[in-house]
Amino acid sequence: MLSKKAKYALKALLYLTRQQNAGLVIISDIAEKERIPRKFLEAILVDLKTNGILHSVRGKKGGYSLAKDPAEISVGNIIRMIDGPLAPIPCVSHQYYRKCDECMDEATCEIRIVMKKVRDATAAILDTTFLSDLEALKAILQEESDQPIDFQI
Amino acid sequence: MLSKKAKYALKALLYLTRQQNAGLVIISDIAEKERIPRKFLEAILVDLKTNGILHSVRGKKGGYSLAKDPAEISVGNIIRMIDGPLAPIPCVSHQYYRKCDECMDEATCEIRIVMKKVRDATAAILDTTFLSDLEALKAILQEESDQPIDFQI
DNA sequence: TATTAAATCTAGTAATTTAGTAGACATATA
DNA sequence: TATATGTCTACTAAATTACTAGATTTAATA
Repeated sequence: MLSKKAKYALKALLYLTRQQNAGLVIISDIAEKERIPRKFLEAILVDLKTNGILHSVRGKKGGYSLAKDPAEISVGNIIRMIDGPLAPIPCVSHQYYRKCDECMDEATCEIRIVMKKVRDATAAILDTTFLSDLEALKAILQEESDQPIDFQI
Repeated sequence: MLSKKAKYALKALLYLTRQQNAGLVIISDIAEKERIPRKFLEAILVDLKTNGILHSVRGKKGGYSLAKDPAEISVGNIIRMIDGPLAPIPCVSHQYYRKCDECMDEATCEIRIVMKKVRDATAAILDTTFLSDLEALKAILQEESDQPIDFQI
């Protein structure tokens, strides 16, 4: 399961992506619009800043903005940053590889093979989906949901 | 991440699959061979029994055996049984669907779309991989690892 | 029938992770 | 100087994970 923290991070980043031309955005604004607990969000944004995803300005008229092009920030990137490995077991993770505790022989572990498939399929999706893709997707979804079904037929 | 509990369940089931013609197998045997804490394994096996995966006999000469054909027990089945949904967020789960807490409109949620892809890819793998497949796979992996590389050329 | 070897049941516990909260502090603008 | 912002430190409560201990039930066998 994706943690709430990671989900909030994605929501906040997508909000900032949509507000890209609006200059700096304040925490309270993001918190309110995306329904994220204010203080919790603060910590998340600091984390994203530390990881070079966000840029911030302190003081009056301060706020947050993206530090990179949304086409360069992948969903996989953010999830790994907040939640750690995408892989369901440590021995199939690329970026966080670790031997499984009870594992006797990695070379003959069947579970490892299935889980590697899962991690590869997951990474293939999340590492090729960028904030910009999701922004475009949102626009399409909104158009679709504006069109009442009756009119589409 | 897959819990240790689910991993132990899979290991135990795969062990029982390999011992299928050996009659009943006792907990201590599984625990020892698969390096699973004995008492923890007990609870897991009871769980699997309750879910109709295992058959057991009490008393002297008792033990456990599979209650079904290994070709009918999928990995997805077991993981759902122990860990719950495969889906990374509740709103894309088929068997455990729930609305996300902060979600304002499911129809326009971009995160939902990516996560649905992940859940579908994961389910496609885990729901079509059965204990029998993994047993066959193990045999192949063992042969390969028995063959020193030098002799294969 | 007593002994033994097995599963099962009840009831915990310690450590870790998750999802936050409170409040003081630093900084920039007006 | 007042005010509106981000930042830092230090908590906390609840849930989850990964177990453990010990009594009990059941069936075979000596």
